Amino acid sequence: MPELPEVEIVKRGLSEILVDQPKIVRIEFMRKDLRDPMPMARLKKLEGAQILTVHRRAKYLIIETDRGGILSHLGMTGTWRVAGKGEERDHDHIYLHLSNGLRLAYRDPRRFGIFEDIDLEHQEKNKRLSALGPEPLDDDFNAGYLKNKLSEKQTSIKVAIMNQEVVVGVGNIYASEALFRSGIRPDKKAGRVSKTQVQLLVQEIKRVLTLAIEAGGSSISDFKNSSGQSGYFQNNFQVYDRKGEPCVVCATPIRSSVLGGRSTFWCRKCQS
DNA sequence: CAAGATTCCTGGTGGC
DNA sequence: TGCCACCAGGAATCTT
Repeated sequence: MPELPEVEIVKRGLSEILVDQPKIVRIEFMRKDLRDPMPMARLKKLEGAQILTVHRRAKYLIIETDRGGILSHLGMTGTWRVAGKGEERDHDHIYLHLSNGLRLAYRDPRRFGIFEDIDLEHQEKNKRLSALGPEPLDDDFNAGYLKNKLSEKQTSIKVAIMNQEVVVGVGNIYASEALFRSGIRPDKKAGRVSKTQVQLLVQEIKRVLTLAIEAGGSSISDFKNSSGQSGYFQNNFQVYDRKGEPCVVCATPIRSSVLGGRSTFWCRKCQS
């Protein structure tokens, strides 16, 4: 479900919920696996640990405790929410019972998510995190870096910016949106994107992600923040899921095709 | 080695 | 209306 803005919104929501730094009283598993088996024995050792903070790296959430961390990824359909007494739902896979009386539920119908322990002292060595590229909103994601990273790449620019080794957090929706805003055709070979276009692209990736965070994320399907509220950035999509509808700039019908196995949307007049 | 294809799983929806 | 093929925001693991 979520790309960087949505994960950031969840992170902020969880941070508020966990601001009083409760202990994890019990981790209740409703099943043994999501996409991968969950390391339940190691996770169980965090029962009794005190939660300190919640971080985000790429599309991962990292819950830090005084005894180690939890690495969580929402996949496509994962959500965290506070589940009151009796508020169990289908596909609730994990309950975190907290010392402040709250119960956090992880629900993920499609089960593409991840829930693991992580060694906080050596996060950079974690196999999920070690190969990740820069954060798009950090200063080390800039035109010089990206131009260099894209040079010689034969794949399309859209597939390239969705590659988490190039830059993290950009998924299918925001890739289409950022390319539209930069005037770059999504099927252009990554290595052929000009320096000027790369500068624009970096700027527009940062801009669209920032706008989406400010809007509370995009709610497609059933994305909700941890308080159960929808985001509203989906109302600001300029190309995503708008096949055949008029371009907001020139009224040419928006096209769609498949790149890297994912639906892609663009305006053939505004993007080149 | 890079790039493309396939796979995991369930639910919603568009088309007939 | 009912059914069913198809598609979905991710990423690891294959095959080419």
